[in-house]
Amino acid sequence: MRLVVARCQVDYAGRLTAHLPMATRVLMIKADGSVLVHSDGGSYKPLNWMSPPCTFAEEVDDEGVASWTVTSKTGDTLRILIEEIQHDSSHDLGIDPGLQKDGVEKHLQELLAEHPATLADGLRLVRREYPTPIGPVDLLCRDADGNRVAVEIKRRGEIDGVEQLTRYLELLNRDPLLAPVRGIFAAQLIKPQARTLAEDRGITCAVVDYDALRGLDDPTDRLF
Amino acid sequence: MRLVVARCQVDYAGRLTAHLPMATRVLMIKADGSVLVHSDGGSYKPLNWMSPPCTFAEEVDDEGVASWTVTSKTGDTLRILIEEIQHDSSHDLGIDPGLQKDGVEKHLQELLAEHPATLADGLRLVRREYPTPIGPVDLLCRDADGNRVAVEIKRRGEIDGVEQLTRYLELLNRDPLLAPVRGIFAAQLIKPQARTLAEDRGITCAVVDYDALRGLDDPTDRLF
DNA sequence: TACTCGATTTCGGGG
DNA sequence: CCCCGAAGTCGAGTA
Repeated sequence: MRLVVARCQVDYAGRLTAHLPMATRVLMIKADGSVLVHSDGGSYKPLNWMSPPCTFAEEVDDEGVASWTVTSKTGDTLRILIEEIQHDSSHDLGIDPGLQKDGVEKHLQELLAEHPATLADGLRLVRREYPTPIGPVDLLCRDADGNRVAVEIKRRGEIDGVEQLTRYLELLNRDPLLAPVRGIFAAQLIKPQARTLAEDRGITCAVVDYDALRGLDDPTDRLF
Repeated sequence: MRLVVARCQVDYAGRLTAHLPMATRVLMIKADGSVLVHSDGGSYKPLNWMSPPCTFAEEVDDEGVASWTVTSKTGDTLRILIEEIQHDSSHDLGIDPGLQKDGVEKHLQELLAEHPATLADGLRLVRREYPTPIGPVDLLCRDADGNRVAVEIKRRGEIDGVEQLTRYLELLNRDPLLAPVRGIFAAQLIKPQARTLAEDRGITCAVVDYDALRGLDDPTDRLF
């Protein structure tokens, strides 16, 4: 990892073209040759960058002006003109053990598969990831009356998820062995537009409390 | 902008929880207090981070071990335990003039508005961003027979775009002054699933060549 | 301020 | 290796 602070100008040509006028920025060159151009603001996304795999080349002209050319296999190029270097250092970081996450959609699906009754009284799981020709339904259940219920789970319930569940329901209801199948749209947060569309289509909305679900979960599981 | 290279351990708690075991990493602290944790690989996304607005606090315990706590207003916290610092420097970058882009969806829409006939013979533009209650249609046109055509434009044509166009068409066709309205789904690349869904719904797919369109464009526009 | 939508989205998993 | 869906998505434009 090489860290450079310098006045520079950046030009990118690839899926689009982009230009950064001359200014002072932080340049990060990773071990794999990838480059990140950061300013002192914004979020985690760099102003410009080149993703690996790519090759990094440095050249200096007659007047001592350095320029870097970073090229990917797909023909994308990132060209950086260096006007003045304020800092330049290299560091050996080794390989990173990587990030461990908890609380993503998969966990939500696991918890709801264990506790389907929190979505509707008497709901029982038939199958997780129930396959259809257009992709798997998150949960297929039966309600207290024995009728099938398809559950679509999202962390954030938006219009796309309702459309997705609608497609599943249309397909499932074509199967006389399954029909009638109704739908439950379950999410930690459901946007108003999504709720309106869902209810307009006879789909029930269920707001899910992740922490409460975790509390329901067998406590011996997390004594690790 | 402060740049630190250190052995550290990172814990995040917010919308999810995440943990990074002790290892050597680059820590970037921006002027607004936001923090990025980078390893020597991956792409531009940090392993972990805190977005602004947030507050950065540094403390050192009795044994000289430093720990940082970064807190956002929404209650998210990023905690970094520093074991050993290899590098620590600060730099004044000033404000960045910002990025100039060309070749995004907006430009594609502008070009197609100028050359609608590349989508279908005899197609003429009625209006760009034609308003409907659920949002504007990218292009409303008339075909050679005088019938209306709604055009949805994407850089990458995926299933969402087809759903979006379907909703527009349903609405537009309710208006007896406009109906019948057919649809064209235009994109630089159309995914197979999206094409299947579109054709199933009687929507025409059109693959668009951005560079060729630019070539059609008035050359006097780009003489600089 | 809140919501919607595009993005060089990136990233990870499954076929 | 491609396809697809999730993301602590971020950020810009608009109502």
